[in-house]
Amino acid sequence: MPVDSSPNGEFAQSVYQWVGAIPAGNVASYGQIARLCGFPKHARFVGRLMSKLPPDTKLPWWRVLRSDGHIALPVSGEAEQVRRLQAEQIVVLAGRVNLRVFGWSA
DNA sequence: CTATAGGCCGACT
DNA sequence: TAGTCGGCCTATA
Repeated sequence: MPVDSSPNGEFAQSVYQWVGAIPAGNVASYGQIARLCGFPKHARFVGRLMSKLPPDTKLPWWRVLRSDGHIALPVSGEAEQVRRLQAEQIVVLAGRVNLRVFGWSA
């Protein structure tokens, strides 16, 4: 069953909600978000949604990383994401976050 | 740590 | 219609 990929589809809504629910000082992975939304196999779509977020979004997209804690963004946005993460006491070493410490468990 | 292998699915060409 | 491409994932070696 295809997923509703429309801008305001259920999936997207759900994603926004969960991402917005990540507490400051914690991080989650794309796959984790996808799972929470009930679509375990749409991790990529989550990432795609993030990449398309408007610059003025209120969503904490920077709290979403890859499953291994690595920054998923290409070098371009990496710096900024790291800045935002560190701004909330999250430790980022070598472009990577220790999920065992900062990982978010819903 | 790297490398492979397989899967997954919407978007874009 | 068919490839190819992602802010991906998990498992294994």
